[in-house]
Amino acid sequence: MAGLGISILLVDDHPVVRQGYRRVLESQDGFRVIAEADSAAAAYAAFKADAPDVVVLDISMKGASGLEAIRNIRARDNRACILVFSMHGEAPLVKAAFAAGASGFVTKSSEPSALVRAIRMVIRGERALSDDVAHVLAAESLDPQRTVLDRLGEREIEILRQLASGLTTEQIAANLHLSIKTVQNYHYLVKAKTGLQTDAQLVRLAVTSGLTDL
Amino acid sequence: MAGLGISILLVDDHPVVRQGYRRVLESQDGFRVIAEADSAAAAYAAFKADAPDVVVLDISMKGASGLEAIRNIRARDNRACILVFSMHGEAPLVKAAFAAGASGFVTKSSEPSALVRAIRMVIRGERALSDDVAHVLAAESLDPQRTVLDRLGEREIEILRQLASGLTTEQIAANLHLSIKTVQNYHYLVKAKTGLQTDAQLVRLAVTSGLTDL
DNA sequence: GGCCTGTCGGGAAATTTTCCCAATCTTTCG
DNA sequence: CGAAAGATTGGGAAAATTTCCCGACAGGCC
Repeated sequence: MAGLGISILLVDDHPVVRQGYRRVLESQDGFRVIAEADSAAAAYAAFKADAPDVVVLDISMKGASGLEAIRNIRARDNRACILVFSMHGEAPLVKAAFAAGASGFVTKSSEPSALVRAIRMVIRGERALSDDVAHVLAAESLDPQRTVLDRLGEREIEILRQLASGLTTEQIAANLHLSIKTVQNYHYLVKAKTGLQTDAQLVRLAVTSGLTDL
Repeated sequence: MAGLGISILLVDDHPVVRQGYRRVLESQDGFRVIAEADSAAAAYAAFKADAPDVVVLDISMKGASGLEAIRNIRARDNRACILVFSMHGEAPLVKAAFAAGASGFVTKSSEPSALVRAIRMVIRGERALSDDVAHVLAAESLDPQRTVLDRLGEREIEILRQLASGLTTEQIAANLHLSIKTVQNYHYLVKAKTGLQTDAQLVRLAVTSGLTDL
């Protein structure tokens, strides 16, 4: 696995997409895709079997989460290089990925060259971020507080969670023994603090943050 | 455009993915990718400029929907061959695509060879479906009780999709060239027809139906 | 022709959202 | 300890949205 070039394990549940990356990556000098996997479980198995230099992994796969795969791989080898390659680059998702042990995060809307550059970076032990992800995180860290969700209090989080899971204002008020007015105020506060405009955006935030699932 | 081989327009808002398809397709004898586009608007422009034999298009793109692109292209040339290549293959999405004028529908979880085969089929004027999509539609047509989404018209589906992806009423109105009032009416109608009460529930419906992803 | 369905928007009452505010109650910290 | 900070709970009132009804217009179908 060492010596000649960089060996890569590709994880994505879409064969055509995988096929595409393989060709893109192998056109790079010194890159070798030595294995592919289409699920979190297969990714772990392939990692054990092939010991690749770097794992390029789509975080949103059907079934078990990509985060799970990252955790499993890191549990086995905490020096593993795992580069997340994802459709979405929301701050909570990115943070969750790094918390799970990722070495880099590149969105699929990035140029192919960004992916290649990121692979070289994580191999060198550096942390890699695509530009759009960096901007999202930067904008967030410029705020006096840190993550969007960290600026929310316990109650606000709970109201967000219940809203996102589809409950009405009345149901939430009843659940928490609050007045409708208070729930409305929290609802508004959460939007104000997160800077989000629509309830749909709140749902997406809650889901991508792992607050609730679909 | 005619004569030697099949000319292809590639539409997808993820550059790396696009790069991948291009290589996959061009490895096929007689296939030539003559243009790429990363949005519905760009797709229409490219179609006008390059008159490709077939358009391979990802239906879930940021901004204006892929359905919009299909309609625009078909409005200009109703013999255009448009092959939808999508992450999800749920029945409502597939139906919407064909209603808009698609010639074929292949999911990204299909083998690359399925995409190639589908392109050859639509070129011959046949309708192409990947196996998984065919199974979904078959299962559904055998099921006496239809999906909730089947009660929704095309416009309603589109408004639901954009709502669920986090756009505001104003943005949707602008995207579709409708008045805010009309979008509000559709929003209400969708809730009434589905029997759902909150926007969060709509988002969950849209996501679990494959209308949009997170 | 008549009928039905999908698309598009106006109107008006009902409701919600938006922000402002104040009263508690903790927690923190000098 | 006492002051400051912040979380929690809700009122108030104007602004905005939702809700439901309506009519108009375009197609398709019998």
